[in-house]
Amino acid sequence: MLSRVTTAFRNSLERNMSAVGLHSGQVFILFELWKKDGQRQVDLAARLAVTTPTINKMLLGLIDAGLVDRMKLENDNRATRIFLTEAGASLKEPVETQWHELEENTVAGLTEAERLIIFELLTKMKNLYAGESDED
Amino acid sequence: MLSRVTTAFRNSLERNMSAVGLHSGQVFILFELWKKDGQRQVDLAARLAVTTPTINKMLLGLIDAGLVDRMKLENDNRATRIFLTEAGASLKEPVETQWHELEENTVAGLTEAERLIIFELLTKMKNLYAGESDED
DNA sequence: GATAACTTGTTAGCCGGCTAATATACGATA
DNA sequence: TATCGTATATTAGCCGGCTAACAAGTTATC
Repeated sequence: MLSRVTTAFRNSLERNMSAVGLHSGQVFILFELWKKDGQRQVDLAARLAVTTPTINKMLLGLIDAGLVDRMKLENDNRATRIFLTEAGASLKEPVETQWHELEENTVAGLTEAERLIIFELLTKMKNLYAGESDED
Repeated sequence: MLSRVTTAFRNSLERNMSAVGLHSGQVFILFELWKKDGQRQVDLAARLAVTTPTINKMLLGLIDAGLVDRMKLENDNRATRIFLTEAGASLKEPVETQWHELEENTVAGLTEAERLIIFELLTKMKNLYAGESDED
């Protein structure tokens, strides 16, 4: 059930974001970079709660699309910083527009109270499953 | 948020099911076959709400693991029926045991009322997103 | 009966998730 | 200084989702 909602949501997001030429996962990285440009990969991964190979793969897509650049950290040759290109920065507004559109659909379908409840319950469930083998 | 819960759940399921040598998605197909053996691929896909290429890929895994067999329908040469092998049938009990274990964790963490509420809200959300481009 | 439309399954290829293994680089410590 | 441990990124490869394109069988319709 849970996974069906997620799949439905991702499909919806995918359709919605294809209007600006993005894939569903890429927008979340861009959101992070719009908030704070030049973050390290490992920090982006932590923010999105994914593993480093996953963030790496997603970034390859963004680099390929010319929305983002990689640069070595000056004082640490292990890490790389991720920077928005002009193309990446200029996507901010259209993407946010699309995002609000999606959001409005959700807002229209659920009351404020329902959103609060579901958020709380989902948090509870997340900890339930995540807590089984790993402390969050 | 939603996707994090799903990911957490799938990871949990994956760990849990590796005890009987299965992957997270395979159990759902097996559940269907234990209920009713010999279903067509397209019906299994509909039951699990996935596309035909997806069910096809998942079945290849099950065939490879020797848990399931394919057979042509006698009266329709397009369709194939999926049958449990002995190995597949004999997995029923251990898998159900594992499943109940997982279920108990969820039961322990959420009250009956909470489960009802979240189910209802998730259904609502699913229809929200699914309904955007396609009637269910 | 021939052709068109629909159904079912398969192949190819992409995205987003993971683990395991590897290469480097940095840091701490003997 | 040499070494050992830790942090970061990458590669390879798997699972579960999708779309697009295709092959092949069935059904309907002319």
